Amino acid sequence: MADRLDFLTGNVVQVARRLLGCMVVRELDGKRLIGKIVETEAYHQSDAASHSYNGRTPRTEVMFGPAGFWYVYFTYGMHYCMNVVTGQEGEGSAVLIRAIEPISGLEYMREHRRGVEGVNVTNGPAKTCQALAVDKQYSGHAVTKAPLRLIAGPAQPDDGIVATTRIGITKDTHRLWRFYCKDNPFVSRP
DNA sequence: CGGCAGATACGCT
DNA sequence: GCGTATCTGCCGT
Repeated sequence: MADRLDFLTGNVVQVARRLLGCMVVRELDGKRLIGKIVETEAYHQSDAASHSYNGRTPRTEVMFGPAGFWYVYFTYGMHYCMNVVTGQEGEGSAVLIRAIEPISGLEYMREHRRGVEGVNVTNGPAKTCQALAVDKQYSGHAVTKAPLRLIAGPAQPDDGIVATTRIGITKDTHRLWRFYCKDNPFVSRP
């Protein structure tokens, strides 16, 4: 199964496309929460919008390590966002998971989200982390290991993927490095 | 339902 | 000190 995640060592933009349709599996208190990735963004050290742009720091160190680890950061004083580290060791690149579609354990995701309904449970990067109860402690953990795993899914056809500019950044805003599953209702912003 | 202000704490200069 | 890969609630239509 780990073989199927070999694509993570590739180019971050290609990996961001390939991650659409993959599953995040979160095990918690004997429960299993599963979400399908429906929206991603690519970040690379050559890109001024990336946390890795200014070089290695204690926080961003994991981005420069080998592919296949989670990079989770805290922002805006209250939110977490989760990324998958990609590329070669020494290269600061990662893909932000911006939204998932709940597949299993929706009722527990809703509890974590204080009872919000419908698409609002997971249609954003911080919402996704809150729904899956993911915080900074998972930064640096392997994506192949419980209780937070990534499972490869089928590659999406090119005509099912929409590419746009990234959200919430102020630098390198022209790059079309945001990807989402066309017509999926859990996408944060069409 | 669309736009905007406020929350809130961490990492880095 | 300051800016932040966001969300929520409150205001207006």
